[in-house]
Amino acid sequence: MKTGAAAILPAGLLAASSRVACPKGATLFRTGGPTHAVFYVESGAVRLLRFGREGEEVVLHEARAGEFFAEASLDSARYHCDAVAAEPSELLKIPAGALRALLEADPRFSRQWIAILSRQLRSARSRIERLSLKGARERVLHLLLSEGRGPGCEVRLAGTLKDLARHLGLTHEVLYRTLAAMEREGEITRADGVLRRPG
Amino acid sequence: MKTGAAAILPAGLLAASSRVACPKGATLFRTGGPTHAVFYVESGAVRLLRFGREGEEVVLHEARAGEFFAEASLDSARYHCDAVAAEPSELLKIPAGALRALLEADPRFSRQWIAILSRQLRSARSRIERLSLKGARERVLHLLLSEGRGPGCEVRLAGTLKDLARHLGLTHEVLYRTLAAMEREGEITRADGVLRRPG
DNA sequence: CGTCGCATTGATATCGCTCAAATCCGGTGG
DNA sequence: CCACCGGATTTGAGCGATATCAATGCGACG
Repeated sequence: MKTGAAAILPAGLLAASSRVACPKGATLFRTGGPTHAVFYVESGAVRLLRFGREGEEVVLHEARAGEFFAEASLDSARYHCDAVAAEPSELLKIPAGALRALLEADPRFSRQWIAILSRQLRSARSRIERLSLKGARERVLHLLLSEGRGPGCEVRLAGTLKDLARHLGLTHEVLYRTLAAMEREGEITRADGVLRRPG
Repeated sequence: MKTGAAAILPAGLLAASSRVACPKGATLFRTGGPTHAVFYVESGAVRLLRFGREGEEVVLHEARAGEFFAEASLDSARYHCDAVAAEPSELLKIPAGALRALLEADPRFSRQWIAILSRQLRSARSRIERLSLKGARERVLHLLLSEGRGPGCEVRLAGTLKDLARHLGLTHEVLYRTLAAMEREGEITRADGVLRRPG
Protein backbone atom coordinates (compact mmCIF):
# COMPACT_ATOMS: atom_id res chain seq x y z
CA MET A 1 0.00 0.00 0.00
CA LYS A 2 1.07 3.53 -0.70
CA THR A 3 2.23 5.53 2.24
CA GLY A 4 3.30 9.08 2.95
CA ALA A 5 3.40 11.49 0.09
CA ALA A 6 2.77 8.69 -2.36
CA ALA A 7 -0.72 8.37 -0.96
CA ILE A 8 -1.46 11.97 -1.78
CA LEU A 9 0.68 13.10 -4.64
CA PRO A 10 0.09 11.84 -8.16
CA ALA A 11 2.91 9.95 -9.81
CA GLY A 12 3.65 12.82 -12.17
CA LEU A 13 4.35 15.18 -9.36
CA LEU A 14 6.39 12.63 -7.46
CA ALA A 15 8.52 12.21 -10.54
CA ALA A 16 9.18 15.95 -10.65
CA SER A 17 10.07 16.02 -6.97
CA SER A 18 13.35 15.19 -5.32
CA ARG A 19 14.24 13.51 -2.08
CA VAL A 20 16.32 15.51 0.37
CA ALA A 21 18.03 14.17 3.45
CA CYS A 22 19.19 16.88 5.81
CA PRO A 23 20.95 16.87 9.17
CA LYS A 24 19.68 18.66 12.23
CA GLY A 25 20.14 22.38 11.90
CA ALA A 26 20.15 22.44 8.10
CA THR A 27 18.47 25.47 6.54
CA LEU A 28 16.07 24.70 3.72
CA PHE A 29 15.23 28.24 2.79
CA ARG A 30 15.45 31.74 4.17
CA THR A 31 13.16 34.71 4.45
CA GLY A 32 13.07 36.66 1.22
CA GLY A 33 14.33 33.86 -0.96
CA PRO A 34 12.29 33.01 -4.07
CA THR A 35 9.68 30.34 -3.41
CA HIS A 36 10.96 27.54 -5.54
CA ALA A 37 9.43 24.62 -3.70
CA VAL A 38 6.91 23.22 -1.27
CA PHE A 39 8.09 20.43 1.02
CA TYR A 40 6.71 17.25 2.47
CA VAL A 41 8.19 15.71 5.62
CA GLU A 42 8.78 11.97 5.29
CA SER A 43 10.55 11.73 8.62
CA GLY A 44 12.01 14.09 11.17
CA ALA A 45 10.79 17.61 11.82
CA VAL A 46 11.25 21.05 10.30
CA ARG A 47 10.63 24.37 12.00
CA LEU A 48 9.42 27.54 10.34
CA LEU A 49 11.10 30.37 12.18
CA ARG A 50 11.28 34.07 12.38
CA PHE A 51 13.79 36.08 14.30
CA GLY A 52 13.30 39.13 16.45
CA ARG A 53 15.69 42.04 16.70
CA GLU A 54 17.66 40.34 19.43
CA GLY A 55 17.90 37.06 17.60
CA GLU A 56 15.25 35.31 19.65
CA GLU A 57 13.56 32.78 17.50
CA VAL A 58 9.85 32.28 17.26
CA VAL A 59 8.50 29.01 15.99
CA LEU A 60 5.70 29.76 13.55
CA HIS A 61 5.10 26.14 12.83
CA GLU A 62 6.71 22.80 13.26
CA ALA A 63 6.05 20.34 10.46
CA ARG A 64 6.44 16.66 11.36
CA ALA A 65 6.28 13.40 9.49
CA GLY A 66 3.32 13.34 7.11
CA GLU A 67 2.92 17.10 6.86
CA PHE A 68 3.58 19.63 4.16
CA PHE A 69 5.20 22.93 4.82
CA ALA A 70 5.63 26.18 2.92
CA GLU A 71 2.24 25.44 1.34
CA ALA A 72 1.17 28.97 2.13
CA SER A 73 4.08 30.29 0.10
CA LEU A 74 2.75 28.73 -3.04
CA ASP A 75 1.02 31.88 -4.19
CA SER A 76 3.59 34.35 -2.99
CA ALA A 77 6.87 35.04 -4.72
CA ARG A 78 9.12 34.92 -1.67
CA TYR A 79 9.36 32.91 1.51
CA HIS A 80 8.21 34.77 4.55
CA CYS A 81 10.19 32.80 7.14
CA ASP A 82 13.19 30.51 7.57
CA ALA A 83 12.94 26.73 7.52
CA VAL A 84 15.36 24.76 9.65
CA ALA A 85 15.49 21.04 10.35
CA ALA A 86 14.79 20.43 14.04
CA GLU A 87 15.99 16.85 13.69
CA PRO A 88 17.72 14.84 11.00
CA SER A 89 14.98 14.67 8.40
CA GLU A 90 13.99 13.21 5.09
CA LEU A 91 12.01 15.54 2.90
CA LEU A 92 10.33 15.57 -0.43
CA LYS A 93 11.02 18.75 -2.33
CA ILE A 94 8.19 19.58 -4.69
CA PRO A 95 8.86 22.24 -7.32
CA ALA A 96 6.38 25.07 -6.95
CA GLY A 97 5.81 25.30 -10.67
CA ALA A 98 4.85 21.68 -11.03
CA LEU A 99 2.56 21.88 -8.05
CA ARG A 100 0.86 24.98 -9.38
CA ALA A 101 0.37 23.32 -12.72
CA LEU A 102 -1.15 20.28 -11.09
CA LEU A 103 -3.55 22.39 -9.06
CA GLU A 104 -4.75 23.94 -12.30
CA ALA A 105 -5.12 20.66 -14.08
CA ASP A 106 -6.39 18.26 -11.46
CA PRO A 107 -9.55 19.29 -9.59
CA ARG A 108 -9.34 16.21 -7.45
CA PHE A 109 -5.90 17.08 -6.20
CA SER A 110 -6.98 20.65 -5.87
CA ARG A 111 -9.69 19.58 -3.48
CA GLN A 112 -7.21 17.58 -1.45
CA TRP A 113 -4.93 20.55 -1.28
CA ILE A 114 -7.79 22.66 0.04
CA ALA A 115 -8.39 20.06 2.73
CA ILE A 116 -4.76 20.23 3.77
CA LEU A 117 -4.81 24.01 4.00
CA SER A 118 -8.06 23.92 5.97
CA ARG A 119 -6.57 21.56 8.50
CA GLN A 120 -3.51 23.72 8.98
CA LEU A 121 -5.68 26.78 9.34
CA ARG A 122 -7.79 25.17 12.03
CA SER A 123 -4.72 24.12 13.91
CA ALA A 124 -3.15 27.58 13.67
CA ARG A 125 -6.32 29.25 14.90
CA SER A 126 -6.54 26.89 17.80
CA ARG A 127 -3.00 27.78 18.73
CA ILE A 128 -3.87 31.46 18.56
CA GLU A 129 -6.62 30.94 21.09
CA ARG A 130 -4.23 28.99 23.26
CA LEU A 131 -1.67 31.77 23.19
CA SER A 132 -4.39 34.26 24.07
CA LEU A 133 -4.97 32.57 27.41
CA LYS A 134 -3.25 34.24 30.28
CA GLY A 135 -2.19 31.41 32.54
CA ALA A 136 0.24 28.54 31.97
CA ARG A 137 -2.22 26.04 33.42
CA GLU A 138 -5.01 27.21 31.16
CA ARG A 139 -2.80 26.80 28.12
CA VAL A 140 -1.92 23.25 29.02
CA LEU A 141 -5.58 22.45 29.59
CA HIS A 142 -6.49 24.05 26.30
CA LEU A 143 -3.90 21.91 24.58
CA LEU A 144 -5.39 18.75 26.07
CA LEU A 145 -8.97 19.66 25.27
CA SER A 146 -8.36 20.93 21.77
CA GLU A 147 -5.74 18.47 20.56
CA GLY A 148 -6.16 15.52 22.87
CA ARG A 149 -7.45 12.16 21.63
CA GLY A 150 -9.93 9.91 23.32
CA PRO A 151 -11.71 10.22 26.66
CA GLY A 152 -8.52 11.11 28.50
CA CYS A 153 -7.59 13.86 26.05
CA GLU A 154 -4.30 12.12 25.45
CA VAL A 155 -1.56 14.16 23.86
CA ARG A 156 1.60 12.46 22.67
CA LEU A 157 4.57 14.78 22.90
CA ALA A 158 6.48 14.79 19.66
CA GLY A 159 9.60 16.49 20.94
CA THR A 160 10.99 17.66 24.24
CA LEU A 161 9.19 19.57 26.95
CA LYS A 162 11.28 22.56 26.01
CA ASP A 163 9.78 22.41 22.56
CA LEU A 164 6.32 22.19 24.04
CA ALA A 165 7.06 25.18 26.24
CA ARG A 166 7.94 27.23 23.20
CA HIS A 167 4.83 26.04 21.43
CA LEU A 168 2.79 27.27 24.37
CA GLY A 169 4.58 30.58 24.57
CA LEU A 170 6.12 29.83 27.95
CA THR A 171 9.60 29.39 29.32
CA HIS A 172 10.54 25.80 29.99
CA GLU A 173 10.91 26.47 33.72
CA VAL A 174 7.33 27.62 33.99
CA LEU A 175 6.09 24.64 32.03
CA TYR A 176 7.99 22.20 34.24
CA ARG A 177 6.57 23.79 37.35
CA THR A 178 3.06 23.95 35.96
CA LEU A 179 3.06 20.32 34.87
CA ALA A 180 4.46 19.24 38.22
CA ALA A 181 1.77 21.20 40.06
CA MET A 182 -1.01 19.86 37.85
CA GLU A 183 0.20 16.34 38.36
CA ARG A 184 0.45 16.86 42.12
CA GLU A 185 -3.12 18.08 42.16
CA GLY A 186 -4.39 15.22 40.04
CA GLU A 187 -5.33 17.33 37.02
CA ILE A 188 -3.11 15.40 34.66
CA THR A 189 -0.86 12.39 34.53
CA ARG A 190 2.40 12.01 32.69
CA ALA A 191 3.82 8.77 31.35
CA ASP A 192 6.63 8.49 28.85
CA GLY A 193 5.85 11.30 26.52
CA VAL A 194 2.07 11.21 26.92
CA LEU A 195 -0.03 13.75 28.77
CA ARG A 196 -3.57 12.83 29.74
CA ARG A 197 -6.33 13.60 32.16
CA PRO A 198 -7.04 10.99 34.79
CA GLY A 199 -10.56 9.61 35.15
CA MET B 1 -17.61 48.88 -5.00
CA LYS B 2 -18.06 45.31 -3.83
CA THR B 3 -17.25 44.65 -0.23
CA GLY B 4 -16.99 41.66 2.04
CA ALA B 5 -17.94 38.29 0.67
CA ALA B 6 -19.30 39.87 -2.49
CA ALA B 7 -15.75 40.77 -3.43
CA ILE B 8 -14.71 37.15 -3.23
CA LEU B 9 -17.59 34.88 -4.02
CA PRO B 10 -19.03 34.56 -7.52
CA ALA B 11 -22.59 35.70 -8.05
CA GLY B 12 -23.86 32.18 -8.47
CA LEU B 13 -22.66 31.14 -5.09
CA LEU B 14 -23.95 34.31 -3.47
CA ALA B 15 -27.34 33.54 -4.93
CA ALA B 16 -27.30 30.10 -3.34
CA SER B 17 -26.29 31.54 0.01
CA SER B 18 -28.52 33.09 2.62
CA ARG B 19 -28.04 35.96 4.97
CA VAL B 20 -28.46 35.14 8.63
CA ALA B 21 -28.84 37.66 11.42
CA CYS B 22 -28.39 36.11 14.83
CA PRO B 23 -28.52 37.51 18.33
CA LYS B 24 -25.77 37.05 20.85
CA GLY B 25 -25.75 33.51 22.17
CA ALA B 26 -27.42 31.94 19.14
CA THR B 27 -26.11 28.51 18.22
CA LEU B 28 -25.33 28.01 14.55
CA PHE B 29 -24.39 24.36 14.71
CA ARG B 30 -23.40 21.74 17.23
CA THR B 31 -20.76 19.05 17.48
CA GLY B 32 -21.81 15.96 15.60
CA GLY B 33 -24.39 17.72 13.48
CA PRO B 34 -24.22 17.20 9.71
CA THR B 35 -22.03 19.77 7.97
CA HIS B 36 -24.46 21.67 5.80
CA ALA B 37 -22.73 25.01 5.39
CA VAL B 38 -19.66 27.20 5.50
CA PHE B 39 -20.11 30.66 6.98
CA TYR B 40 -18.76 34.11 6.38
CA VAL B 41 -18.89 36.77 9.09
CA GLU B 42 -20.18 40.09 7.76
CA SER B 43 -20.30 41.66 11.20
CA GLY B 44 -20.15 40.57 14.79
CA ALA B 45 -18.24 37.54 16.06
CA VAL B 46 -18.78 33.81 16.31
CA ARG B 47 -16.98 31.44 18.64
CA LEU B 48 -16.09 27.87 17.81
CA LEU B 49 -16.25 25.93 21.05
CA ARG B 50 -15.38 22.52 22.36
CA PHE B 51 -16.41 21.15 25.74
CA GLY B 52 -14.56 19.00 28.24
CA ARG B 53 -16.01 16.30 30.45
CA GLU B 54 -17.01 18.72 33.17
CA GLY B 55 -18.44 21.30 30.83
CA GLU B 56 -15.32 23.45 30.64
CA GLU B 57 -15.52 25.26 27.38
CA VAL B 58 -12.52 25.90 25.20
CA VAL B 59 -12.53 28.48 22.46
CA LEU B 60 -10.98 26.99 19.35
CA HIS B 61 -11.42 30.15 17.35
CA GLU B 62 -13.30 33.39 17.39
CA ALA B 63 -14.23 34.36 13.86
CA ARG B 64 -14.67 38.11 13.31
CA ALA B 65 -15.83 40.32 10.50
CA GLY B 66 -14.29 39.35 7.19
CA GLU B 67 -13.48 35.77 8.11
CA PHE B 68 -14.85 32.46 6.97
CA PHE B 69 -15.41 29.69 9.43
CA ALA B 70 -16.26 26.01 9.27
CA GLU B 71 -14.28 25.71 6.03
CA ALA B 72 -13.42 22.27 7.28
CA SER B 73 -17.01 21.18 6.85
CA LEU B 74 -16.17 20.85 3.19
CA ASP B 75 -14.45 17.56 3.81
CA SER B 76 -15.92 16.10 6.92
CA ALA B 77 -19.46 14.88 7.31
CA ARG B 78 -20.01 16.24 10.82
CA TYR B 79 -19.05 19.38 12.69
CA HIS B 80 -16.32 18.87 15.25
CA CYS B 81 -17.24 21.80 17.48
CA ASP B 82 -20.09 24.13 18.41
CA ALA B 83 -20.57 27.57 16.88
CA VAL B 84 -22.12 30.27 19.03
CA ALA B 85 -22.51 33.97 18.29
CA ALA B 86 -20.37 35.95 20.74
CA GLU B 87 -22.13 39.15 19.67
CA PRO B 88 -25.15 40.00 17.59
CA SER B 89 -23.88 39.04 14.15
CA GLU B 90 -24.67 39.04 10.49
CA LEU B 91 -23.52 35.99 8.63
CA LEU B 92 -23.53 34.61 5.16
CA LYS B 93 -24.46 30.96 5.12
CA ILE B 94 -22.97 29.19 2.15
CA PRO B 95 -24.34 25.70 1.44
CA ALA B 96 -21.49 23.23 1.52
CA GLY B 97 -22.87 21.39 -1.47
CA ALA B 98 -22.92 24.46 -3.67
CA LEU B 99 -19.42 25.42 -2.61
CA ARG B 100 -18.13 21.94 -3.26
CA ALA B 101 -19.76 21.87 -6.66
CA LEU B 102 -18.25 25.22 -7.56
CA LEU B 103 -14.80 24.09 -6.47
CA GLU B 104 -15.15 21.05 -8.71
CA ALA B 105 -16.50 22.90 -11.68
CA ASP B 106 -14.55 26.14 -11.64
CA PRO B 107 -10.76 25.79 -11.51
CA ARG B 108 -10.42 29.54 -11.38
CA PHE B 109 -12.50 29.76 -8.24
CA SER B 110 -10.69 26.76 -6.86
CA ARG B 111 -7.41 28.57 -7.25
CA GLN B 112 -8.91 31.62 -5.63
CA TRP B 113 -10.13 29.59 -2.71
CA ILE B 114 -6.66 28.17 -2.25
CA ALA B 115 -5.28 31.69 -2.30
CA ILE B 116 -7.78 32.73 0.36
CA LEU B 117 -6.85 29.86 2.62
CA SER B 118 -3.15 30.48 2.08
CA ARG B 119 -3.53 34.13 2.97
CA GLN B 120 -5.49 33.32 6.09
CA LEU B 121 -2.89 30.77 7.06
CA ARG B 122 -0.06 33.24 6.67
CA SER B 123 -2.02 35.79 8.62
CA ALA B 124 -2.75 33.31 11.40
CA ARG B 125 0.91 32.36 11.64
CA SER B 126 1.91 35.98 11.75
CA ARG B 127 -0.44 36.42 14.66
CA ILE B 128 1.06 33.39 16.36
CA GLU B 129 4.41 35.04 16.04
CA ARG B 130 3.03 38.24 17.54
CA LEU B 131 1.44 36.46 20.47
CA SER B 132 4.69 34.65 21.14
CA LEU B 133 6.42 37.94 21.89
CA LYS B 134 6.62 38.67 25.56
CA GLY B 135 6.22 42.42 25.85
CA ALA B 136 3.28 44.68 25.01
CA ARG B 137 5.56 47.11 23.21
CA GLU B 138 7.07 44.39 21.09
CA ARG B 139 3.66 43.19 20.03
CA VAL B 140 2.61 46.65 18.93
CA LEU B 141 5.83 47.06 16.96
CA HIS B 142 5.37 43.66 15.40
CA LEU B 143 1.90 44.69 14.33
CA LEU B 144 3.24 47.82 12.65
CA LEU B 145 6.12 46.00 10.98
CA SER B 146 4.12 43.04 9.74
CA GLU B 147 0.79 44.63 8.87
CA GLY B 148 1.68 48.25 8.34
CA ARG B 149 1.48 49.87 4.90
CA GLY B 150 3.90 52.32 3.39
CA PRO B 151 7.07 53.86 4.74
CA GLY B 152 5.46 54.77 8.05
CA CYS B 153 4.09 51.29 8.64
CA GLU B 154 0.63 52.75 8.85
CA VAL B 155 -2.03 50.62 10.44
CA ARG B 156 -5.66 51.65 10.26
CA LEU B 157 -7.58 50.43 13.25
CA ALA B 158 -10.72 48.65 12.17
CA GLY B 159 -12.48 48.64 15.51
CA THR B 160 -11.86 50.01 18.97
CA LEU B 161 -8.63 49.92 20.92
CA LYS B 162 -10.25 47.34 23.13
CA ASP B 163 -10.61 45.08 20.12
CA LEU B 164 -7.00 45.65 19.22
CA ALA B 165 -5.99 44.80 22.77
CA ARG B 166 -7.76 41.48 22.49
CA HIS B 167 -6.17 40.83 19.13
CA LEU B 168 -2.77 41.40 20.72
CA GLY B 169 -3.54 39.25 23.72
CA LEU B 170 -3.39 42.16 26.14
CA THR B 171 -5.81 43.91 28.47
CA HIS B 172 -7.04 47.23 27.18
CA GLU B 173 -5.44 49.08 30.11
CA VAL B 174 -2.00 47.80 29.23
CA LEU B 175 -2.49 48.68 25.58
CA TYR B 176 -3.53 52.25 26.46
CA ARG B 177 -0.51 52.67 28.67
CA THR B 178 1.84 51.13 26.15
CA LEU B 179 0.58 53.28 23.28
CA ALA B 180 0.77 56.39 25.46
CA ALA B 181 4.34 55.57 26.47
CA MET B 182 5.39 54.82 22.91
CA GLU B 183 3.88 58.07 21.71
CA ARG B 184 5.56 59.98 24.53
CA GLU B 185 8.90 58.51 23.50
CA GLY B 186 8.37 59.23 19.83
CA GLU B 187 8.17 55.62 18.72
CA ILE B 188 4.75 56.02 17.19
CA THR B 189 2.13 58.64 16.42
CA ARG B 190 -1.61 58.30 16.65
CA ALA B 191 -4.13 60.21 14.57
CA ASP B 192 -7.79 59.32 14.27
CA GLY B 193 -7.67 55.58 14.07
CA VAL B 194 -4.28 55.33 12.40
CA LEU B 195 -1.07 54.19 14.02
CA ARG B 196 2.22 54.94 12.35
CA ARG B 197 5.91 55.43 12.96
CA PRO B 198 7.23 58.96 12.68
CA GLY B 199 10.14 59.76 10.37
C1' DC C 1 -30.25 65.03 30.47
C1' DG C 2 -29.19 60.39 31.64
C1' DT C 3 -27.04 56.29 30.32
C1' DC C 4 -23.79 53.33 28.24
C1' DG C 5 -19.46 52.04 26.47
C1' DC C 6 -14.78 53.56 25.22
C1' DA C 7 -10.61 55.85 26.71
C1' DT C 8 -7.55 56.98 30.28
C1' DT C 9 -4.91 56.92 34.54
C1' DG C 10 -3.72 55.20 39.39
C1' DA C 11 -2.65 51.56 42.90
C1' DT C 12 -1.85 46.97 43.97
C1' DA C 13 -1.12 41.99 43.34
C1' DT C 14 -0.04 38.13 40.73
C1' DC C 15 2.33 35.29 37.76
C1' DG C 16 5.70 34.38 34.51
C1' DC C 17 10.52 35.71 33.39
C1' DT C 18 15.36 35.76 34.57
C1' DC C 19 19.38 34.07 36.68
C1' DA C 20 21.37 30.21 39.07
C1' DA C 21 22.47 25.62 40.41
C1' DA C 22 21.88 20.58 40.81
C1' DT C 23 20.57 16.19 38.67
C1' DC C 24 19.70 13.02 35.07
C1' DC C 25 20.39 10.90 30.67
C1' DG C 26 22.21 9.48 26.17
C1' DG C 27 26.03 9.52 23.45
C1' DT C 28 31.17 9.60 22.65
C1' DG C 29 35.79 8.50 23.17
C1' DG C 30 39.60 6.75 25.72
C1' DC D 1 33.95 -0.10 31.35
C1' DC D 2 34.19 4.36 32.72
C1' DA D 3 34.94 9.32 32.36
C1' DC D 4 33.15 13.01 30.19
C1' DC D 5 30.09 16.13 27.73
C1' DG D 6 26.00 18.54 26.18
C1' DG D 7 21.30 19.04 26.51
C1' DA D 8 17.00 18.19 28.99
C1' DT D 9 14.87 18.34 33.35
C1' DT D 10 14.06 20.11 37.73
C1' DT D 11 13.91 23.33 41.74
C1' DG D 12 14.94 27.91 44.07
C1' DA D 13 14.83 33.08 44.74
C1' DG D 14 13.75 37.61 43.34
C1' DC D 15 12.21 40.98 40.02
C1' DG D 16 9.37 43.11 36.82
C1' DA D 17 5.69 43.37 33.61
C1' DT D 18 1.03 42.52 33.01
C1' DA D 19 -3.50 41.61 35.16
C1' DT D 20 -6.78 43.31 38.18
C1' DC D 21 -9.58 46.54 40.66
C1' DA D 22 -11.07 51.20 40.82
C1' DA D 23 -12.22 55.87 39.53
C1' DT D 24 -12.87 59.61 36.13
C1' DG D 25 -13.69 61.98 31.75
C1' DC D 26 -15.73 61.86 27.38
C1' DG D 27 -18.74 61.26 23.40
C1' DA D 28 -22.78 59.08 21.26
C1' DC D 29 -27.42 58.24 21.39
C1' DG D 30 -32.06 58.14 22.91
